[in-house]
Amino acid sequence: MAARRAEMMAETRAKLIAAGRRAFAEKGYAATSMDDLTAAVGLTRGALYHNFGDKRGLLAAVVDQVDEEMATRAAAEAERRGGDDWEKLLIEGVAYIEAAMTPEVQRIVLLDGPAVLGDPSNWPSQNKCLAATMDCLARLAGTGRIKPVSIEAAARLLNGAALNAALWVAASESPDAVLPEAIEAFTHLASGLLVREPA
Amino acid sequence: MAARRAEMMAETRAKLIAAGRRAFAEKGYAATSMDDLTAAVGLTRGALYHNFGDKRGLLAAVVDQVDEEMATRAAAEAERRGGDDWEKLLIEGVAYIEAAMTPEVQRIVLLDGPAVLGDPSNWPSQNKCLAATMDCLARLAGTGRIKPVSIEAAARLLNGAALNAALWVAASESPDAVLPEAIEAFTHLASGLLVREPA
DNA sequence: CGGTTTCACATACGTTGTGTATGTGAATTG
DNA sequence: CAATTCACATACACAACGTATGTGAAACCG
Repeated sequence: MAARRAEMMAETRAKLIAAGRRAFAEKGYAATSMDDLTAAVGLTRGALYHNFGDKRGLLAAVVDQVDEEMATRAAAEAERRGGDDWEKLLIEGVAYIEAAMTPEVQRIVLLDGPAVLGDPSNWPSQNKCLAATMDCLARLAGTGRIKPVSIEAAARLLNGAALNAALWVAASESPDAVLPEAIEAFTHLASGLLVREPA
Repeated sequence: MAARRAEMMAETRAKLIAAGRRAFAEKGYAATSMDDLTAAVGLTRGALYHNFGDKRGLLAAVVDQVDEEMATRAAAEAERRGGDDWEKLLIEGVAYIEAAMTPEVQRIVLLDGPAVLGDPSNWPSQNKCLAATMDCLARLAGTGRIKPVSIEAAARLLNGAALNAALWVAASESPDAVLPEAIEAFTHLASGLLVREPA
């Protein structure tokens, strides 16, 4: 248990990011005090500003981590169930909708993230979920299964629809009841990209 | 020019809302000081808190106004050009994308609005744009032109896709170049709702 | 090994902004 | 015309961010 300097620092960063996920998810970005946040993990604001520059820097790190987890989980789910590229696209899309049902993802990635860090397209982490969707679409375009359309545009629209749907579902009175409706609508919309499609 | 008390108050509210649109659009909600905001129109924070309760109240009023303008413009555009219900749906969708190209709409309605006021589904103003889209879809469902799908879900997905697309377009290097791509992708996606559709 | 330097983090301070409690003067009411 | 309302201004308390400075232990070096 040598505890080198770099290891200590990595641990500090991890603790702060973890605390950020909790606090931002529960109270929202604006209502979260950096004094309380750092104290909750036995540190002070000094550690925060040294490691992340400012409050936004911590949010960026948190968003990056959550985004990566979402992408990884969605990819794993698509991998687990087999299927061709088209089915993978749908599975991933549905996985995003389901992932975005958690308050943590909604508050941090969908609401505060864009407001504080700007549109995801400019995020340094460059939105791994979006990249995965573009990958899928590119393969489909290569085999000519989807109409000739801008890959990036289609990916943006699809993900935007999925995540926005999740916000609506979560805000509804009975999320469990409307979630399938959202998934069905999403599937129909996506099918609009196919060149041939019987229901 | 009697200047009744109620008229004065309405004027004050209008001035504050107008100032809010400017400041929120330019500097964002969080970076806007209510001291500066009110001073810019020759008032103090007293007027603000008396009329809107708090800072969020002003944002809600601003969002409501902008949202209503968007819906009105989109409806007018759909009216101006003729077409059946399906074409109206597309025209309105495209109108939303184009409206959301302005920094004012992006910053206020798409970024700060949801972050501060929560998901649009719970807004008291109840998102007039969404209502218009649902109207269109309901008529289309009535005549059996679209697949049997939850109207609300489809409307949410469509608007989510449209507005998200606008954020992406605006953030890109050459918005004019990618805007048509976004519109094309949107049209394709929407066509996924149709029961029969040749390209 | 001992002195020096680095650096991760803590402490202290100034500034800004929100919300609230209270004051005030003009418009309304009886 | 005296009393009251009320739209808004003034004054205050408190919270939070960012920065400037301090500190002690680890790393470096001869």
